[in-house]
Amino acid sequence: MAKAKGPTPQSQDFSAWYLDVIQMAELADYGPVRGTIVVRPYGYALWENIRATLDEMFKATGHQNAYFPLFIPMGFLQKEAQHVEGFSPELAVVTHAGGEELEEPLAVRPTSETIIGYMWSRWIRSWRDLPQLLNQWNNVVRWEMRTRPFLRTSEFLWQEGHTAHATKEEAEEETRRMLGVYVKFATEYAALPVISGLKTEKEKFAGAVYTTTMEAMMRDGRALQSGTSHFLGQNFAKAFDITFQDKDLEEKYVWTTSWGLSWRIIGGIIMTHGDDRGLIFPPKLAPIQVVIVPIYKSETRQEVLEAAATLQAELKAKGIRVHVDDRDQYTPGFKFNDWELKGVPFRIELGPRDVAAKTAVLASRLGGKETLPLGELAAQIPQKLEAFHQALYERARRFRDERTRVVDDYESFKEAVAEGFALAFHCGDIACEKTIQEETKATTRVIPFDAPEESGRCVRCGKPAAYGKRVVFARAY
RNA sequence: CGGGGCGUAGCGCAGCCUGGCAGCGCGCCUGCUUUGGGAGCAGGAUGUCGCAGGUUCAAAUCCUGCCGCCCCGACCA
Repeated sequence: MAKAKGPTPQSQDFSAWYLDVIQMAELADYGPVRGTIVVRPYGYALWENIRATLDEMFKATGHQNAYFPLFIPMGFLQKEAQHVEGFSPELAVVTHAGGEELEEPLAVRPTSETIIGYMWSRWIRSWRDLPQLLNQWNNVVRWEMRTRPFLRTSEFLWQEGHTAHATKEEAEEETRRMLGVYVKFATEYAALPVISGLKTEKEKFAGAVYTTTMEAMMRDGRALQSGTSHFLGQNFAKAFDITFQDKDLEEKYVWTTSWGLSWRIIGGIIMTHGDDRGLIFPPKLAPIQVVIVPIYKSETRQEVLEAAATLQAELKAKGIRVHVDDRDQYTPGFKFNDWELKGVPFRIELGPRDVAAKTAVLASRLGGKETLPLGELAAQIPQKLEAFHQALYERARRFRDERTRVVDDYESFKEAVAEGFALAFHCGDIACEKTIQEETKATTRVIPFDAPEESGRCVRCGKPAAYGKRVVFARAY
């Protein structure tokens, strides 16, 4: 047997493992410009499934898609004080076009609150124009110092939802509803266990009144912010003069929200589920759910391929995304490893012996092989995919729970964040939070919605705790 | 931006110290034999040695400058 040719083992170098699997599984490659990536067909197919799933959920909650321009006048970004402060360091700005220097430089959108706000100020006249429930799938540019495929790239794909409402209550409800959509997507589709809640003042979106988030734990114990939903209050309404005449004849500012989920979630899927053999994709999003590997000699090639084609048709009829790997130049053993690297949940091995016995071998990416009658596969695989999803989710949840510690002293806190999440009290002071970050590299990730009410003292400075509950600290991506 | 590393075939690298035919492994192409956990043999193709300048009879190798990428830190979805 030849020596292993897989990715760098996770235990040896998690970061190298991550970069290896992305390249080897052909999800993405580096672009010629620093911090850019090319998403290859297999990776893009995953993104398309993510996008299709979320898009349907957005439409089901009453949103419509639209498209706003890539270029934003610099002046727009400067209208909201916190917003400009938050984003100006990472803006890409176009200063020349058409062979001339532009009179007003154009920002390449880092997000679209401002340009949508500008348009809303023109579109919204009366309470009858509300709510505005918009979403757009697009690319944005944020010039980051340090980049990493999917997790932090100069340009990334995402969706940004933007809504405007007549009342504060309605906007806050929308903020929570859309975070709920993300949580549902994470758990029911991506098999990612997440903790949802509020961001602290230090961590919130630049320009938001508050930010809600869902946080997941990667297999190296670090946290990944996987989707955020912001209540923007009237900050952008005031900056862009978005007003309406209400039923009571008063002229009022609208209340807005925004919410986004990016291809960063792909990084989350990779780092939550993957193992030393490569990726493991959650079945509902996997570009290929079942791969059939035919096994044949030249004299049995035709009959095996025919049996594979028949099986493929039966699975397709059940709505299963199935692929037959009929590449002649690779041996079955090579293909087994290749599809495991690519994270396909189930593999069906079909050889002459199986064809003769009218059976096939079903192998799960989570381990285990079983021999099943050919005629039963199509009927059984849907439930097996469902069970696979559940097992994947449970495995991730167990991992997270094992690496989450309740801590009340700073030494235990440091140990906890070195390997996972720490549930601790904090005084709520931004300076104290920054000190913790400097000393431990950990930041507050989320003030969980569902944490029990508790009072205590700040894990670092001992002052009375804010928030009325423990908060999650972790090193973050 | 600070610290470190690296640019030689598609990928990974050797060659550089001590200047003298540009190499190795993998991959790729052709053929035959193989095929139930990363096949074997034989034959073959592939280079702006990151870029520019300099020294020299001669530069991947020595000198100068530049560029790019990766890794580690501070900001971020």
